Amino acid sequence: MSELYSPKNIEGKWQKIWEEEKAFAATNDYTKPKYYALVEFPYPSGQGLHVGHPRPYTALDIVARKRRMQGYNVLYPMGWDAFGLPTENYAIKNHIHPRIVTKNNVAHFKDQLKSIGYSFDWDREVNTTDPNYYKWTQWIFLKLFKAGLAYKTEMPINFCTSCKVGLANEEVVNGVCERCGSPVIRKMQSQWMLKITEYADKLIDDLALVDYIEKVKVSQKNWIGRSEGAEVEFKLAGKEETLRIYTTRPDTLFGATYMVLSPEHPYIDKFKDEIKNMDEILAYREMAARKSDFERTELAKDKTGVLLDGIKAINPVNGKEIPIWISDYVLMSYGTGAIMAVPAHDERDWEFAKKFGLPIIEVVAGGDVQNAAFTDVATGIMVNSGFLNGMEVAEAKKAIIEFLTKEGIGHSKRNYKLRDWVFSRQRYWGEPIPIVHCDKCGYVPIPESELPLELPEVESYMPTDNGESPLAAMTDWVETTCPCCGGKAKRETDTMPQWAGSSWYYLRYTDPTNNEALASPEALKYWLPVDWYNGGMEHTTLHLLYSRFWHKFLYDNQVVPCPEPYQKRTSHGMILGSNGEKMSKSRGNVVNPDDIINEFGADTLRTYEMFIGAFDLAASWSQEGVKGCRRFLERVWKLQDMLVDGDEYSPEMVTKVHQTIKKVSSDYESLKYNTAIAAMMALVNDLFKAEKVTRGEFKTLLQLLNPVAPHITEELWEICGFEKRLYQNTWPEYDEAKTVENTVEIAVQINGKTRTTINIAKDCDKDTAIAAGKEALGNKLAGTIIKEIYVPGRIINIVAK
RNA sequence: GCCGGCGUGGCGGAAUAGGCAGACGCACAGGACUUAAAAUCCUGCGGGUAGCGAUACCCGUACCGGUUCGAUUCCGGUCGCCGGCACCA
Repeated sequence: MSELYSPKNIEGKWQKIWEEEKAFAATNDYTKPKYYALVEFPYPSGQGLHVGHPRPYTALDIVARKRRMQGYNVLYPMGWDAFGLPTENYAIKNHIHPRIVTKNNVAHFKDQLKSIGYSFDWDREVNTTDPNYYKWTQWIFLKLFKAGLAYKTEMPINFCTSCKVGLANEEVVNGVCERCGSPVIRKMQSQWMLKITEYADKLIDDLALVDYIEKVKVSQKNWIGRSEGAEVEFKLAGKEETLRIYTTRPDTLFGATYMVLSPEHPYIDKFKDEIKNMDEILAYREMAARKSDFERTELAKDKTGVLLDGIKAINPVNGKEIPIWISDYVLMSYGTGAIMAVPAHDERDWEFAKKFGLPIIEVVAGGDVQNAAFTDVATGIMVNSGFLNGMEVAEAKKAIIEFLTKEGIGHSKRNYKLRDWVFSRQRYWGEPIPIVHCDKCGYVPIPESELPLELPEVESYMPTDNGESPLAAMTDWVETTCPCCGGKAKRETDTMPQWAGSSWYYLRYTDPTNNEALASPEALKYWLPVDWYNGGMEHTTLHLLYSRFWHKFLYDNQVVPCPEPYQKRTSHGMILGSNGEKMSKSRGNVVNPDDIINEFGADTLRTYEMFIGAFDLAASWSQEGVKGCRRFLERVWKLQDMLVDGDEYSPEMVTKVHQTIKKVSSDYESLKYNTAIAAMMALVNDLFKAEKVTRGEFKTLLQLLNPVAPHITEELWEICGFEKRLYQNTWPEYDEAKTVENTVEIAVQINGKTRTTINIAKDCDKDTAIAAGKEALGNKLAGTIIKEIYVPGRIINIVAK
């Protein structure tokens, strides 16, 4: 009899052996076929690992281990996205340097990850807070700056009242700070910006080159929000100036019955002397400015606005004078901050027109525009539209743009919802922005030879109340000389956002200690693109988009060899508490992975996290389910006592084994880890029923299970005296012909309802099959037979009346 | 409001080029082992009707309808849930 299954002894033993043997180190042999599997590196928070972390890590660990057994040179790395606010806040509270906090947290995380037995190549570990790493983050920033893609501008920013820091649009959720939930206000501040908008088209169009799950592609497209339309100049009555608007429906130009300006539109100040109700206008503008984003959303349906008294616009196609209004439903930040309103064919304009009694003129037939805006562009025909009458919408669009272009009063235009990326943070624990400000020369990049520009030691990490970074108080550091003219200059005191270091980390893994470049061209050429990248859906419009942008920029500058960083992107579902709610301390439903490992072992944790449900859907934790997986591993362990000689599969098991190899092999590739494990459980159940397992069968089972439960399988491999280590062996193969039984049980139906089943040869001919089916049905078969259907291996159906 | 995803036993979930619905696991029930319990092993486990009974028949994949010999799967409509975006002209 074997000893009891004791994961505590086994798991530590193998983790040590793998480390000593460098079992999972990627080699620099660039002649071998490569496979680059990547999971999002964690932020090493003080709380340690969450049970949510192992789900994606285990999934790609399975893929990585399988690929190694299939002969690939696999890169499966891990690192630390370690700059960030929680560490800084902890440092402030406890008066410990963020560097120390980070070091401790990383050590804890690393121990935890190692105790789960991941096949990470720890020799390639990276840390975004390491000066040897952020040297290259700063280097990329300088390249962006020199290319004109980084610029500083005074602009209203989203400012978190609690974190005292500017936030990117992506970090504001429902008007509150994504991280701490405090209200976000608008504040004017000089900010570093990155021109991600320059890459908007490439970021959309190149989605065609990659294999991302559909919802990721759709989210990115929606976030970038490209629309095709036209800009049109409207003359102002009695003036030289024209008012430029953007519309996606230039075809409806004849239906424009009024104009709307955003309350912040510059024309309001420009023509303030002619506006008779300026007091009213200013009052409205102030009210709109005071509204938070949240209030604007709440009041979205109720349109407000004020007529601009004293100025009128002229519709360029029919010469009609039309009024100009201001309203906060028009945003200064999109298009030109001004629109032509076509209430008949736009819901918002329709609501506004109804509220203020403005005329509604139908220009596309097909709806009832007095009762609702008619927005269908597929079926409508133009009416009341002069030379456009009788055309379909698409045709009219083309014709009107042609007309506007010819007349010099308009042209086609693309717009995007995407905004430039706010890249400044008024914080200490981030990469210093390597720029100095010289009164004479302006913003000057520091020479590359001075990189990394290291974070200085400061007394206090508190941001100042006026919104400046703690670095601003470091006079010695701030005061410097201009690299350009040698005169007095000041260093930039803003730091980079957390998204900076994570935008290129996958490049560094290919060559993590290189001091001459972010990675050698040879390493990049060999390893890129990442073959499979798994990460959270919450990063779709943040990290994933940012890193694609940086990669494309680096591609255009011949730093990286391919246009896209990640060939395949998948996403995992969240792990919820046993009550179906998100795990949180306050809900008291948090599960600590350390506890699971202590009680059941790492292999059980891994197996359970993969068995819990469909990988891409959220799943609730169940302690009973964990036990079930432990039971399964116990049964595998006990199989060693039923071992019999024979490298072959026994005749009664051969089909089952081949089927299992096939199923497990393909399920591991397609995120169906739960059914792969189910198939192995079924195989084990069959082996128990047979009360014996040949050495050949056991070997195959251990190989298949190894990626999920690497420790127990490696131990059993050794106990059985199989050759070498399990991890050094190859992936089992199956014979398609042997996955099918010679005789199959098929259903025999009458009128589509199963009445009995019969066993027949899988390739039995129709006449024989039907005859056998009828015989099996016996006297259940009554009436006149109309039709006989036979699908080999599947079904017999007799249609009778 | 728009976009995307999803509705299957007591529970987590299987099965869709249309072909025996409920794999696998959990929970539960009965049995074996044990002085006993735990663990383990075996058996049963969608609902209903009839029968002592092995069994037979009917209903059943959110709801209504359609296509088909046959629908969880395809089509049209309705309801509900989850996620994302949200006045982007």
